[in-house]
Amino acid sequence: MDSYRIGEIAQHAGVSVPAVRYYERLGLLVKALRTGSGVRRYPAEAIERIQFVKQAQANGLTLAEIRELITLKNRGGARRCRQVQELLAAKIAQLDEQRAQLEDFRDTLQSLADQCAESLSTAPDPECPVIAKI
Amino acid sequence: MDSYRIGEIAQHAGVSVPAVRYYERLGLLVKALRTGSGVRRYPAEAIERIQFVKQAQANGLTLAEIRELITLKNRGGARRCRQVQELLAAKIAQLDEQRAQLEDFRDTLQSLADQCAESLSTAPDPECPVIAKI
DNA sequence: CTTGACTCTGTAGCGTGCTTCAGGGCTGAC
DNA sequence: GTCAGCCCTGAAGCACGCTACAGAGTCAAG
Repeated sequence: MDSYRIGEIAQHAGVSVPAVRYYERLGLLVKALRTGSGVRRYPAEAIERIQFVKQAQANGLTLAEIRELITLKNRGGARRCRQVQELLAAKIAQLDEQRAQLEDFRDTLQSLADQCAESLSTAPDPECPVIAKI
Repeated sequence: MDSYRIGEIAQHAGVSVPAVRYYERLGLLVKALRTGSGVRRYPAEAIERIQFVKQAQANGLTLAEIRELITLKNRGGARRCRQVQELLAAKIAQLDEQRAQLEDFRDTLQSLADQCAESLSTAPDPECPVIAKI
């Protein structure tokens, strides 16, 4: 069968074993099937799921927010597709906002670096103009 | 004199009073001068400093990293300007990397949203194609 | 000279996202 | 059949970035 033990899942997804259990507990992963003796058995998709979680997390979403995206699945009934679409649109808008901020901050740092470059081009070991500012 | 009490600083910078004390303790703010009775007196620049901290923080830097940027100031001696420049270059590269990731993730969500749109255009209340995937 | 808004220090607590530990069970190679 | 290496649960602990609280002092207006 193509099911995996928690250690295998963890290794393939690049996270720790307790982290996988933690994700399952939070509802980020479908509950694993269990063998007779209680050992978890995950399907291969659990690996992709964890990777999605990590990607979302790396982009500033909390596990609660990620769960929001995921748990629409369990709500069933009508209008789920529209709900999903709306949730996604909101997150996308938020990411766009975040990107704009990131670019602003990058520019802030760049202009500080430029001042260093300017200063270094006129003297070998100048007093740093940035230091006076930050 | 143009010095401010902690409450004024906090209000103008949009943070709490304990947060200001916390930042000072971590070395993110120059230690405030004290009145005879021990009351902190901050210069106006403390407000900008806190705003810089908040901006950096909003872009994923930890307070420890922000402190790194700031404490170059205290190292004194030769080559500070070059050090500052190097540190800034590293942070900028990191922000660029982060932005690329952000865009990837945005695209991931967008393509999910597109699948919803596609699906909604063919049926009024379809089974959501995204739900099957996430 | 009292009242109320502000300040001080120190310590404890909280939410997030895990890690670590204690105490134990399953399994497969030798 | 035993031993290493995996797995289990539950509870505690940890780093970060604060917030909240206790107990006390300061200070300007009325």
